[in-house]
Amino acid sequence: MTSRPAAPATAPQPPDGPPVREGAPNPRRAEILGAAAELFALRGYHGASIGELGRAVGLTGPAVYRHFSGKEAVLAEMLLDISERLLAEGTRRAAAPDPGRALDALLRWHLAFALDNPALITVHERELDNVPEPQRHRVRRLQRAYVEEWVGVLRRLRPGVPGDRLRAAVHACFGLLNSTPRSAAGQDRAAMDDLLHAMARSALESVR
Amino acid sequence: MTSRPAAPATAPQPPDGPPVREGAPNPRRAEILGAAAELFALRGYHGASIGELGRAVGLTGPAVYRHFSGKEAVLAEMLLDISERLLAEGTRRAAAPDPGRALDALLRWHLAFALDNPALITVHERELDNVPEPQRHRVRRLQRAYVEEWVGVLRRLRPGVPGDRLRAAVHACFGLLNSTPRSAAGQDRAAMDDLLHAMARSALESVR
DNA sequence: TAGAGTTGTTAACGGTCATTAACATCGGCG
DNA sequence: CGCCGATGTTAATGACCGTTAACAACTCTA
Repeated sequence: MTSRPAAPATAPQPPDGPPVREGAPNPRRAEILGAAAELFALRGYHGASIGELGRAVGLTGPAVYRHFSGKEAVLAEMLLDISERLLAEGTRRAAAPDPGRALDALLRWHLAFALDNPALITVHERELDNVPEPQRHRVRRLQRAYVEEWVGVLRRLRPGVPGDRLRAAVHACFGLLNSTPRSAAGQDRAAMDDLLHAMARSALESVR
Repeated sequence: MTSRPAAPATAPQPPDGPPVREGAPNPRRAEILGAAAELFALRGYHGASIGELGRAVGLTGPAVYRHFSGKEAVLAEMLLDISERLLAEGTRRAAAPDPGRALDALLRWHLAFALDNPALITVHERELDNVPEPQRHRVRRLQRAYVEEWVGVLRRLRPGVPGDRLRAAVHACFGLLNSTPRSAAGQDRAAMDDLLHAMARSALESVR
């Protein structure tokens, strides 16, 4: 196969500069990000090459540079996107007036995200250190803010428990929920959702 | 610094062949394995070079080849060692007559291991795919056997729950316990031990 | 004390990777 | 119709990495 027909010129995306978040999202970018998530989750950031990344979407390696300024930029945009999605919906759900319901809503949201996007959750959990510095701080801030939403709900539910302890409990809970990618084999989604939701709820209830 | 005095010739270890597991363990090997655990946990197997590995123990890169046949061999020995330790002690603890006590003993063991060796647990969890094939099967077998010890105890405790569900619960529990490396900051060991033990116990009790 | 074995060193090799350069194709638009 | 920008391609570049080669120093031992 030689060259493929070009797409109908939708929202030309300069590889440099801040990625335009609005307008018609270039489908190629999304395709590459999706493939990158799988590859990074499977082999780690350093274990996946740009060549494989391109091949996964039917391109050669250098073609990726038409859409991203480099390998780091792919990871950065991916983590930024995940963190923003988690925080945005997390903030919405944590705002429920009843803290018990808020916690359940958070649990359901995080679990659905993890079950539907195991690769993304894995990369989000492991590859922060490989994000280049201007954006790493932003991702860290978003991640911390997301954790803080959980801590806030938990604090309303268990006043008297120190914040450090609640934070540690939330991290442990994430570990439980995010174990999905390594254990989802065999079980169907609904059963897994039930099981993990119950386990996580129960684990958090034990925090005193 | 030029060259350093050689060690007093303890158990010369041929880089090839099956690593001799008995006799006086070469301290250099252990040193390298320890540094490798930290580096692999921090940056991933592909993200850590043999040069860094050597430098971490005060050597140059090629010197590592005096003790291991290659980078893969370092990882292989590391994972084999971890899996064997987990399984050996896990089997012992799972044999307690009362399943409730057995579960507690397993929890305490795994948690102590994770809290004392966060790097090892991380590598054990993530890097199996990079172990070369003759040994990967052995590690997988050991890991599976370890999980099966947990499942066996849980089965005695909750007859009627299907095996797949129990296995998924065990994996989720490991995810919770192994979250330690990412969340141990700030809390002291004893507090962390208490918290995670209670959470894991509670999570497993919710499995019906 | 000479030789052998162990454990270092530096230099060199081959491969892979991220990235860039140079060139081709195609669609939209003047 | 002819050009321009977007999106591909292949070829080339430079860095790094895993590994091996060649050589040196030290210890133990015959």
